[in-house]
Amino acid sequence: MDDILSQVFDACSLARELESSLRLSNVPTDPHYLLGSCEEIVGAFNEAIHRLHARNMSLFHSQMLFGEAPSSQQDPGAGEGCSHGTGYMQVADLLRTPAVEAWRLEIKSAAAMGPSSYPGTPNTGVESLVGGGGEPRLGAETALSGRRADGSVPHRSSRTRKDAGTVTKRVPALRTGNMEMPPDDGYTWRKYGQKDILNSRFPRSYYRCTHRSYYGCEAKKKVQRLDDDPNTFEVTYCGTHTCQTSPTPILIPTLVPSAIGNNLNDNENDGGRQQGASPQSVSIRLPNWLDGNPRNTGTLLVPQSGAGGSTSRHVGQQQGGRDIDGSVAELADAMFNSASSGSSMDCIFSRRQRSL
DNA sequence: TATATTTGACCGTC
DNA sequence: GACGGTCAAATATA
Repeated sequence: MDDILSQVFDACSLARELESSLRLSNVPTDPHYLLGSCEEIVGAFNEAIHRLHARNMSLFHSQMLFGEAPSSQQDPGAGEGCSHGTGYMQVADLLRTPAVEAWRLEIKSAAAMGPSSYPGTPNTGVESLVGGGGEPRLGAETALSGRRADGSVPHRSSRTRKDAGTVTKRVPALRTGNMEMPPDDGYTWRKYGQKDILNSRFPRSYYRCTHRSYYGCEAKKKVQRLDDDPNTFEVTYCGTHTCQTSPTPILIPTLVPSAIGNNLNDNENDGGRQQGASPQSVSIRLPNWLDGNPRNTGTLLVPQSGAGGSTSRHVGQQQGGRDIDGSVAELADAMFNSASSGSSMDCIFSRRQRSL
């Protein structure tokens, strides 16, 4: 973790240096110099993101490179949450400069042509989108019906058609810990099957949203390691999360109440809650890493021990494996992101469960 | 004790 | 009939 922080600090230093040079300069700034400096800064942050990505921070990637610039409403909280916040604020501002904006657009267009079509762009780890291109949707054709109690089998299309409602992403495996597990994506998944696939060295695992029972959340995913690259997982998402949980790292505990409120509203409004959706500023979330408590970010902790074979879990959204009611979810989000202990959630959830 | 995972079997589609 | 997707009983785990 120290090397990551060091990398982040380096990036902050670059940003400060650029600011200093811009402020001290009495002559018009050379756009090429500005662009080069911004690229250097972005590159430094991207390097940090890469390292974070190795620690299962894949969400940061796409948002940093391809996400929208942080809104002005979010920025204040970002700066306040971190002693190094000014550095991030500077970068956020820099990212809004016309030159960098043009560069970003160039990256976007290059990415649309292919993940490697922009040589200067680091690999985001989310290499490909196949199929729907965007929001995965669960069509009526998605098979979910199971066997009835009497043994009869309702209509079920067990062989999912390759429709436009699926999104396939490739994500690198964790370099440490359990290599068998793909990096967490922020949702809670429950494994319901595994199959050996023809012409594949590795079995394919099937997951569905843990909150299916409460919310009828139909989201599923398939995870398979690539034959030619065992360090990469191909994750196919099917269906839309309709559960109340949020994959989006919630804002920091030091946020002012209004900022938290805004964030909760965002979560209510983001509808699909899909991978890579609701982009948020990296500058908002990194401070939570810096405070030494990654849990505060609302980001993900991937179990490192293979024992028990747990699937990915979103911190704080599952207590003893039980789902939580939607009305409690927001409260839970707020509390977890207020650095409260999980034990308090135990009280809430167990009470809620007993009342059901 | 409750919940998650494993795994063999079943079923629909191709 | 092969294959992929799902179910559900058995088992593991916290």
